[in-house]
Amino acid sequence: MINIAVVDDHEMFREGLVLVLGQIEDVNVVADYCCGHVFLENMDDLDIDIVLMDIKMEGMNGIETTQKLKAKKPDIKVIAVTMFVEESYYMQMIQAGAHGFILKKAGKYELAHAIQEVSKGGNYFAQEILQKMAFKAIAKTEDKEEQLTKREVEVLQLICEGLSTKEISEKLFLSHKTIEVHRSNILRKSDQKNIAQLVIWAVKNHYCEL
Amino acid sequence: MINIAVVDDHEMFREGLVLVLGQIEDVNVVADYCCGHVFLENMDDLDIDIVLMDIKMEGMNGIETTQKLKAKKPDIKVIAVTMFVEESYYMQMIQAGAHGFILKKAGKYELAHAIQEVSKGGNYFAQEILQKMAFKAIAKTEDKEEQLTKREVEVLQLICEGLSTKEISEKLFLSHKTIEVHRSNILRKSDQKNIAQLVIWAVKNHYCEL
DNA sequence: AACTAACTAAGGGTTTACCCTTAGTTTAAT
DNA sequence: ATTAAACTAAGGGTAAACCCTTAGTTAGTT
Repeated sequence: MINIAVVDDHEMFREGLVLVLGQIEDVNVVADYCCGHVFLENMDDLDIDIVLMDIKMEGMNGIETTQKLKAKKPDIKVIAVTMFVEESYYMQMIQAGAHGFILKKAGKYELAHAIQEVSKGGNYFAQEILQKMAFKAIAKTEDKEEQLTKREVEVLQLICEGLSTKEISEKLFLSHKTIEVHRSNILRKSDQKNIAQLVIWAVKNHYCEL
Repeated sequence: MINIAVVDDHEMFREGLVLVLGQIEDVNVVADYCCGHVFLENMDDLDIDIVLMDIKMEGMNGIETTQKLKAKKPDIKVIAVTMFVEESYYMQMIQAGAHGFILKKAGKYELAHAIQEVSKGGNYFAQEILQKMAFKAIAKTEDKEEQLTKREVEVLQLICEGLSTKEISEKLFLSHKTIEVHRSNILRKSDQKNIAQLVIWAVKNHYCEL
């Protein structure tokens, strides 16, 4: 019997998922939680093998929750459950220690398969995720992907808020010439050619929220 | 007995929702569909009272599906089921003829209540939706909300793709001075002060996709 | 202690964005 | 047919963005 806990802030989905899991052989739903905090505070005394963890949650998200869970109980395995294949999110989730990745559009049988694989000590990644990972791996060997520095990220976020170079320089108590340098470096590193493209790129790469 | 059909392209959610609905009194799930096309083609011979319709779906979305359903069978009621309160989407859904609006984060009891209300000939709108509606109503009476023209939308989308004024003028065979006028009018109407803010605004208002 | 990356800043240049006014043409609706 | 809205375009101006080079300072690494 595989003991499973579910962490997802969408009650309707969570209730449904618990019922779906109930139909899968050798699977026992131990508990379900509406957020990371409640889960971490109440999971101690339970015998959990696998956690089905939503990534996007209000308050503590799935990445942070997984990191904290792994620090406390490294033997509990995590399968990330997500709506879309969100760029960069899934890499953070894997680094946090997730053993699997399944999309909400997957069916009961794929879910059962993922649970079985992870339970046996293996991994399960949805086809869509594997494709993205392969694509990123190729991109990395090709462009070696220059990373933004702390300051550059700070400036980028202010750009996305609609601040001009002058306004940013005043806010950060720096010369407008310095901000220009950062802007220019951000554009080069992101491989975008103007602010419009940069803003789209920043949203896609989670440097700013909508 | 209230006969219900479910249309949602996320199999895991749909399967779960069907099981949740099975636990609600006086509710009978007639069928569930993975997309708008399959639903519209196969619903004719079924006795359906209410459709629980996802808004964001690949291929035909919930708005289009609802419009086509209403044209064929105006008596079938639609409750929109959605992940987030997406600006502008819900207005289109209501115009398409939805009688209710419920979020996926709602629980079983709220769902049951929504179904009961709509079944009785009423409406059900999630609190979050009502708030947004109230807010929009206030905004409308205050600023009378200038709408973008066809040309302006076209230019806005090209701006979001990262094209400069010159590039847009060449693409549309217009003077760069004309594009400048459009740009300026778009900024004024959207009440944004530069391209960075405008791009974010355009994404939020569904003038461009990420 | 030497090295590297990051951060800072400047000069000087070109291009683009942004704002104002005025004004002719086209198109759709009353 | 008249009117209003949309589309087009220009002149003329300021501000901001963008691109290049050079260079000093700071902070973390080996």
